[in-house]
Amino acid sequence: MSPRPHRSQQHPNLQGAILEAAWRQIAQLGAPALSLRGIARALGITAPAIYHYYPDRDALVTALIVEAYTSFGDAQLAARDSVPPDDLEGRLDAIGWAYRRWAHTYPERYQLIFGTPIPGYVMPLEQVFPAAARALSALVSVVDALREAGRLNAPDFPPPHPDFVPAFERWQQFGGEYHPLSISVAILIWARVHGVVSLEIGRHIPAFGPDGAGLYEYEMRSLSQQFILPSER
Amino acid sequence: MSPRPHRSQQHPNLQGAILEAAWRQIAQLGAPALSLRGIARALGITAPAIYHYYPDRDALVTALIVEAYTSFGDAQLAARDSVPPDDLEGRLDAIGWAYRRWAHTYPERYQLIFGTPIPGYVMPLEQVFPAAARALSALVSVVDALREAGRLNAPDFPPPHPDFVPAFERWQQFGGEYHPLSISVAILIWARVHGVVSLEIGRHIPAFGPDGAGLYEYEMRSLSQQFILPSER
DNA sequence: TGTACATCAGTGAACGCGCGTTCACTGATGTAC
DNA sequence: TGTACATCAGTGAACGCGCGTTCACTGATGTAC
Repeated sequence: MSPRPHRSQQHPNLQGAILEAAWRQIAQLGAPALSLRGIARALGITAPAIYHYYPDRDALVTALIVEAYTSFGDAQLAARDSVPPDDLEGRLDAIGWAYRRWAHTYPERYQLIFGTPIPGYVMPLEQVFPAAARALSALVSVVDALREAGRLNAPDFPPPHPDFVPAFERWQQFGGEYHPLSISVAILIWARVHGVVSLEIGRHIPAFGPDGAGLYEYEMRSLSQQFILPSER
Repeated sequence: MSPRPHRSQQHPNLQGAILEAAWRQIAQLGAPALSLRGIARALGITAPAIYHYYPDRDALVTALIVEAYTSFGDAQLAARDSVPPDDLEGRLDAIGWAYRRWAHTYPERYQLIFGTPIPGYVMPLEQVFPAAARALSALVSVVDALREAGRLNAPDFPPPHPDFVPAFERWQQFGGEYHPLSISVAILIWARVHGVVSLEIGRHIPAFGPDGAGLYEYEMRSLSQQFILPSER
């Protein structure tokens, strides 16, 4: 009989392996079924070993949520920066498609952020908020650039409810100092894009077009036509 | 000591009381935390009593889902029929607002239908599908009436993916014999409306306008402007 | 109207299970001499 | 280079808990005579 390992040879980076196993468990059983014992089982370790890396289950969930928002933000910012700054339509398009691609690539991350909350888990806003605000800042920055260029077509856009003005200001602290109208319009664009993707991920709607993305393409085109004025030159 | 009741005096309609308690539990703790023992605790009965009404937990969940879709469908159809059949814009508007009102009135029902699935629960499609198709038929019927009147503005709308054509035909069996384009456009309208409501219910976005519904109002106006051609007379 | 009886809704004990978390421990590893 | 030792990542047993589900039961109710 070979002795059981105490410093694992199997997992040179156990901390990372725990997160990976957690994502796998969320993908297979859904976020609410996430369990420390299940993760330990998948890794061939015992459950208490996880306590060397996270003080309790909620801390692990928080780490997962922050990782999801960070990954989401990376994808959004990379998409924006893959298009030259003067091609604002191209940037909006790239961000929109990156949203869908990210959600379909990491449905488990999407689910953890936007799905039903895990029962009993209370999200520590101060830990999550910066990563979340950063993720949305890509879209807001492009909408704001359009607004500054006089190319944002959003007449009669409703102002935020008075109760939420402080939230807007707090958002600007982490997401960037953008005009409230830009934030508002970005939220509407986000809702559009989210509507289709959310129903796709939840398998509530069928695919459209030969590649399955026809409906999304239609929505992206609608967005450009509705909100972007043509460049003057 | 008074004897314990065997035919309950507390709950003349225990079957209904079980469903009510289940909804309350979902509202408070989230759908994934739904439990027979929790329901029994709330009603002051023992858990095995529930087995006189539902063979197991999954059957109860299915009953809840069907009830949610039925309630959703009732609201949609009532909204449509509250406006005269010749006022198609008015009907679309009524249906759209009913969607949001229903979701905000019954967030627990909305969550059960559109949120993360309950771990381990497998939905029996043949039981749920008719109620779900009926609920969407209100919107589809109005879109189809617009199409028949030559007032549906949806050029270049993507066709459903070939794999989903059978699903479209199956849908028509329960939801009504409508033109595929009407179903497709209705799905897009649904996605728009769902996008805002889903983020509202999940508390991901703030309220807009004095009554909190400004963003939704903007979306409803955008829908009319994009998809409805003016009446000829 | 009064009594015997069948019904069956709900009880209470018990089952096996998986969960998060605690605790004292162990033994491979890396370091100091 | 060789040996003694401290470190600390991971173990294994145990805790209390809530879960779905089963089972034999009980006793209030409604019915038949």
